[in-house]
Amino acid sequence: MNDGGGGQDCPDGRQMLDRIMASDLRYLMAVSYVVLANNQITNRFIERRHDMPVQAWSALYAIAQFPGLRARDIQVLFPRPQNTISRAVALLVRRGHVREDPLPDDARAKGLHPTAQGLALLDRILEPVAARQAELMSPLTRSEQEDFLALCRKLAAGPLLTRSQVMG
Amino acid sequence: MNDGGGGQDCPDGRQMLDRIMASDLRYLMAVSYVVLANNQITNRFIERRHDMPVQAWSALYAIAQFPGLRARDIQVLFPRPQNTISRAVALLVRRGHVREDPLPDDARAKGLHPTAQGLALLDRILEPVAARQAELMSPLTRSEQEDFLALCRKLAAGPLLTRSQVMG
DNA sequence: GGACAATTGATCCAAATGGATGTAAACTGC
DNA sequence: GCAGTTTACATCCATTTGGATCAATTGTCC
Repeated sequence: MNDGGGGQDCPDGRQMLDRIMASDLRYLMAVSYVVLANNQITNRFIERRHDMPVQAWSALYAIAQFPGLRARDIQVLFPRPQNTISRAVALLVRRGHVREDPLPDDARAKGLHPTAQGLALLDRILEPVAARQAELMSPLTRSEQEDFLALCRKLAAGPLLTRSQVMG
Repeated sequence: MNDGGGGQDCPDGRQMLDRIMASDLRYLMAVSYVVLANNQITNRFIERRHDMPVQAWSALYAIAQFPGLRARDIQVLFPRPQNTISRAVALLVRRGHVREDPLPDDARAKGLHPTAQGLALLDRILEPVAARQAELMSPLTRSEQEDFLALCRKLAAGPLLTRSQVMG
C-alpha cells in the first residue's frame, strides 16, 4: 500500500505530480517531466528495434533534412557533447546509412549525406516516432498543440537558452 | 565559414532550427530542444559546484517536498531507471543529506527524510536553479508562461505519456 | 499455513558517457 | 610566409549508466 492511514506527507502519484508542478520549479518540473517520460518510451523502443541510440537516429534525421551538413552543425540542432555526435555519425557511416564527402573548401570538415539505405531506415524509424508524437500530444486540442509549439519555439529562440548569464 | 556561396541545403543555425521545428516531428523537436539545451546548462553547473548529478538533487527536491516517501515514489516524479534512483538516494544518505527510516508496515521499504544539512544544501542548489528557470522562461510574457505551464501539465496528465499504445 | 507471484531496493557488469587530449587543417597578426 | 590561435573531428580513459539479477519482504490464493 502506498499511504493508507495518517500519511499527510505522501499522497499518491497523481497528487505528488500536481504538487511538484505547482512548486517553485513548476515550469522546469512540468516540461522536463514530459520530455523525460517520453524519451524513456521512445528511446528504448527504437534502441531495441534498431539497435541504435537516440543520438544516431536524431543525427540521421538532421542529415536527411540538411544533406551536406557537418557534424558540428548537428550540435546546433541537438545540444549534446561533441564526441557524442562524433560517435553517432561514425555509427551511421559504419552501417552505411550516411556517406562522408570531403568538403572542397575545408579539409578538416566532412559533408554528411544520407544514403538510400539510410533514408529507408529513417522512414521505418519515423513511422512509430510520429505515431508516438501524436499519442504524446493527444491530450491537447489542435489549437492547443499549435500554441504549445509556438511557445516552445519562442523559448528555443531565447538567446539565453544556450548561453546562460546566471550559470557560467 | 558555414555555408557561403550556393549552399541551398545548409542554412545557418537559426534557419536549421526553424526548419527542424517546422518538420513532421516539430512538437517533439521543439520541446526536446528546450529541455536538452537547458539541462546541458543546469546539470553541468550543479554538477561542478556540488559534485552531484541531477538525479541526486532532483531526488533531494522530491524528498524535501514529500518527507517520508520511498525511493520508488521518486520514480513517479522523475521517470528514470530504478537503479539510478537507488544510487542517487545512496549518495544523499552517504553525504548526510537524507535519512532512511524503516517503515513500520513494510520492512522492504524505507521512508526518506531530508536532514537539516540536506535542506541547507537544497537551498543553495535551488537559488541558481530558480534563477535559471526565470532566465529560461524570460522570452515569454507572464501570461504565456502560465499558458505554457498549463499545457505541459495537460500533457503530463495524459495517461499515454508513461504507458504508450503505439510503442510496447 | 504454505506455495507462488509481486514488490522494494541493492548490486553486477558490459556498454555508454563525456571531459580531456590529440591531430590536422584553417584563420590571424605581423 | 611564419608563429600562435582557433576550429573540426577522432580518440583516450575514468566514471556513469541501465538491463539483468539477487535477496528480502509482502501479498494472494487455495
